Amino acid sequence: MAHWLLKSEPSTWSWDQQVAAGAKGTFWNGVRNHLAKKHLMAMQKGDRGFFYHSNEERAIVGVIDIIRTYYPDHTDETGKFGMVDVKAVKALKKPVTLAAIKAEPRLADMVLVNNSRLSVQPVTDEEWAVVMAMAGEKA
DNA sequence: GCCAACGTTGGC
DNA sequence: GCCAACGTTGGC
Repeated sequence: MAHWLLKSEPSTWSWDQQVAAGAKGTFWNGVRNHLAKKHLMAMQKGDRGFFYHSNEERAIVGVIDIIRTYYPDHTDETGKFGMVDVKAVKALKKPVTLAAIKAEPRLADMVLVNNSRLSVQPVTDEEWAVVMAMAGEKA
């Protein structure tokens, strides 16, 4: 099972809204970057991902499940991009802030640290375990 | 609000 | 096909 990190601005789409969408989940649209698209296409049903709040909060706040694989994004006029469906699994006991991630040597290679602008990122198994431990969660 | 990093666009 | 200009993102 692969792990991912999905970024969203709370003012656009927040964790609370994701939770409110419930078990049925929602589509994750709006990706307009080819590298991010590549990651979306690699996602499998059942993969897990971190939900990251950018800008004001700058922290990983929850865990989501991929519940539907890549399909066309109807909001993309060019027809080049697609999206997946995700559902909230649980909020982290302790959000893991960007500052904490940067302060953790084992997370020095995280994409979030090195290419912060990428909105859909892969997370290695080791990074997943470290972040979950920092959040007070079992991996 | 500023600015660095990065992606995209468009002129050549 | 190169590269400068421009727009956007997101951390600070």
